[in-house]
Amino acid sequence: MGFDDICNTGLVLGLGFSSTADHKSKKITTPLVGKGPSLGLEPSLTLSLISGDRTYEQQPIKISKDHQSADLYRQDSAASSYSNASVKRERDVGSEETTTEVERVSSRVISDEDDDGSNARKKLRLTKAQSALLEESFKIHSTLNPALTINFLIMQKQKQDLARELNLTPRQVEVWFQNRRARTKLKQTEVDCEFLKKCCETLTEENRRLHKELQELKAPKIAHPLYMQLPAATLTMCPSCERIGGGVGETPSKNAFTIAQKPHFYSPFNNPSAAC
DNA sequence: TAAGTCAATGAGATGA
DNA sequence: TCATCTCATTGACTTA
Repeated sequence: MGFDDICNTGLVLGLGFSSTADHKSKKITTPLVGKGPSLGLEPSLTLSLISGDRTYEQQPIKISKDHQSADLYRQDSAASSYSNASVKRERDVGSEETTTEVERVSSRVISDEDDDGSNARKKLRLTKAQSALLEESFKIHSTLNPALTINFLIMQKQKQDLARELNLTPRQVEVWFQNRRARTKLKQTEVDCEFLKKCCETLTEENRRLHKELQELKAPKIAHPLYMQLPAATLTMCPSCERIGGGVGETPSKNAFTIAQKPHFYSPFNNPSAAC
């Protein structure tokens, strides 16, 4: 299955635009050395392809360093070509098989800009329009690699379409999704952390309160002087009604608890939940 | 200028 | 084997 087959599935993404890309109808004028297997298509660089086969309006890509007109392309060719290395390791179906127009343009610009010898990595900054479109797509699908084959084709098309629409490489779209997922996860982790902190504080406070309560129960001289005369083992308290049993002449019931043994609801009869 | 942001990279894991 | 993932990290760029 070639790129044409993938793109002509008849499936339309709900991204606010639909692609009718028909690569068969594209005029190929400039061969690209070293890219793309033989699929009957000759990988090439041509500017007419970008604007000529779309149902949505799009500014034509200008391969010049001063084109700043279209918002989506404000970063223009230079920005899209920042990922010089990423283009090298591009593994996307479309790009591998036919090389997208974007990559062709990027490759062209890369060679143009590499003429000065600077091979330093530059920072790509996505425009607001690009980010908005990516966010919109992310809301629909946060991943580009679903398990199902049919979705796989859809996502491939989504990536290709997004890349073309944004004048980015498919690899850049892929990286954006990866980083976006990472940020989402980080944000969720921070939220979870805050929640756990609050839980910890609540439990600490509860523990402090229970300790205080226990100390009061353990010091019955003032509150319950009568109970001090009884052996500790016979002092029991119901966890539900907090009544103390096991007094003189009273055998501990099966619902009674020995406060001298455990601070919290210990039942010598293994029945702590029984009601009084 | 330090700190923060974020695109990009590389290693290793995973599933088809 | 390949495409994509997560994760950790880098480094260009922005901001306070």
